[in-house]
Amino acid sequence: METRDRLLDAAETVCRQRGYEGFSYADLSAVVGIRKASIHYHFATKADLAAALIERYKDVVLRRLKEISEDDLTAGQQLGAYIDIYREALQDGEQVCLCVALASDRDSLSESVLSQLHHFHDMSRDWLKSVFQAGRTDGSISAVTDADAEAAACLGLMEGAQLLARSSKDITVFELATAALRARLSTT
Amino acid sequence: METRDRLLDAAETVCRQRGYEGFSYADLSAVVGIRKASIHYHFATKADLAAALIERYKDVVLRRLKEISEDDLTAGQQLGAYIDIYREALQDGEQVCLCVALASDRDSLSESVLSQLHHFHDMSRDWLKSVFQAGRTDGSISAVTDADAEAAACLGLMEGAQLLARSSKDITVFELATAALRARLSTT
DNA sequence: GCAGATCAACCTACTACTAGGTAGGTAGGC
DNA sequence: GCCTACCTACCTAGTAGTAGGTTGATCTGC
Repeated sequence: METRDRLLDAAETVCRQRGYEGFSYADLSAVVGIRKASIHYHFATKADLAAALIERYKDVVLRRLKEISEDDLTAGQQLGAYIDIYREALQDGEQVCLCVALASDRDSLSESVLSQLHHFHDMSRDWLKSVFQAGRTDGSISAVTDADAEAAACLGLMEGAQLLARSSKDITVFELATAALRARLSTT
Repeated sequence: METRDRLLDAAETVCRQRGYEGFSYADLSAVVGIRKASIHYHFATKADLAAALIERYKDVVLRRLKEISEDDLTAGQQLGAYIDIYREALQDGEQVCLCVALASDRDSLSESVLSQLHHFHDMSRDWLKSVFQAGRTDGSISAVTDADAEAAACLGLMEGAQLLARSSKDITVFELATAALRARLSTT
């Protein structure tokens, strides 16, 4: 694999564990095996690295959502798959997804990264909104009133549940926090 | 006001804006008006400061919850008041509540602070659980099934909605994300 | 009533360390 | 000969924390 990608992988892992301010070029150097100064060859500044990180992340998630949309599932099943993404991102309860990690230390991010983060959130909410609308239509999600509000609540719940689960080092907290939402989905 | 309290106030403000790793003794020094080294007289280490910070925070919130419980409100009204606490903590959208700020950079916290944070979450969930149970009984909260799961979801939603609102610098995001929950409360 | 000791609450000046970033050089492939 | 991908050695700015001194209020014993 190319060094650039290995750097991004390492940065993503550490960032999701300790946040944007929580990792240094020295950390990446130790993981990837090139000297600290050499990282600047690939990413001139830490802000550049963050930008590349979130761009890649956005692409991956977007593709994943597209796949779910095209998989001929009910809206309820789609939302279930969406929750699974966040559940899997938690892994052993030591990591959160990149957007939670970045949102946490917002103030140390460059303006461009912040706007990308913002854009990612909008994108997620748009996708969720259409899923909730479809769920109301096909009846696979119960009790949907305002799809806009549902989408915001769902995204908020995913991020908050991840935060809770990691801080208590217990991934079942995530399951518990999302159980009520899951109960509204008909998986048939 | 005593210097110690002014230090705690300053630390809380900055911590809620920029996180635990995001503020330094130099920042506090500038706000409070004593030299950086003098802060160590009041709090030997930054970990000690964090411990004092969360202890005070826990006390304040606990008292607030107690007041709500004793105010002769329906469960629905109590939950509405609970949401208001998190809404108010957001202020101008630049701050999140202390527990979100601390949960964000978990790995840089001492073990004792972490366990206090954990304890705070348990406490909140217990309080919420009994409110949801009461709401099911008195009918002031609609569609309550598992009170345990509802409590976890509610706490997660509060934290996630704060994170979302701050990262998009738009407090109406919080309102939107909590609207569906609020719609389940009968305020009469 | 007052000298002397004690103490809280600060100070200046420092250490040891880490951060991101830079300057300039080098080995090897096209 | 030039470019890519790295290197060593360094810089500046910032971090938490320490050593030791100063000031002024309060307590103690005579």
